[in-house]
Amino acid sequence: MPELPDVETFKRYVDSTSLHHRIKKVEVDAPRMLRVAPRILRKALEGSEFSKTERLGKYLLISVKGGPWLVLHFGMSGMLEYAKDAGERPAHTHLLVHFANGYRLAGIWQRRLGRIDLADDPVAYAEAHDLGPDALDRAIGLKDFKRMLRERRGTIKAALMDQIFLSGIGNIYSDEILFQSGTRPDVKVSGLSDARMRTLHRAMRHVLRIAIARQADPDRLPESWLLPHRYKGGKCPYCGGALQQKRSSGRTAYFCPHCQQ
DNA sequence: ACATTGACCTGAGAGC
DNA sequence: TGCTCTCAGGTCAATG
Repeated sequence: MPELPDVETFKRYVDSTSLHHRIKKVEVDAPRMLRVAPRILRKALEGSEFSKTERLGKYLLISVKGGPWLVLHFGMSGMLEYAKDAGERPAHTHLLVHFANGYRLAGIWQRRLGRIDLADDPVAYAEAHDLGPDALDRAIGLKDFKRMLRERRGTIKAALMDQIFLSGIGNIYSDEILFQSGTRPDVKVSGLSDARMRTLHRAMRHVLRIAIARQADPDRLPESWLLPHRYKGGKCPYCGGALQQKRSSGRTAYFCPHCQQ
């Protein structure tokens, strides 16, 4: 679930709550998600403070002053909660950072699919993990977008969701981008016209920007979007026809067979 | 170079 | 009530 707009919202949340407080203690319990020894993680954080954040696709990186970056990936169910440190922890908490100001930041993963790691540098981390440019990277203009698409085969939906191609877009938002650009999910990239690539590029930036502005809250997304209607039996907000679902590459794509050609 | 499948994990909902 | 099955989502590895 946490795709680019959700993670951007987490980033702003951390920025407004968790920076510049001395880290008193770190508790971590995340056997599978943890890519670094618990001891190393604690040692890197305790006594220091978070100083700034960066987002790379679906990854959130938090800089530890005078140390490495804490890397968080939220998988399908991860979230953060900053609250008064009252000694208890929310269910499914696998990372707990106690600050000297009496608050704590909890990393909550209901399903234990995610990642907790350390990195020396965001750029190096992205390279090491085959992360493509962020989908909202200003440097990815229309020209680059077209060039990148021309190098690919396969379907457009697979391309959008491929984190090596572009990072940040998953199943949910790829459906929205395809809907708003009137493109079928299973269209082959090789058959896309210049005009269609332009529309896709626009829709991609538009969808991600608006979703961020609405804090990636599904209840606050425009009714004219696909997402509020993206369920079994949902109707296209544009033509009123039944939305279709189709399974491809293990994911369910929702689209309007009438409005998306 | 692409698609497909299953594993990972958990809770919700369906169907019996 | 309670069991079993399926599904959702992101990533990764194995296979076609």
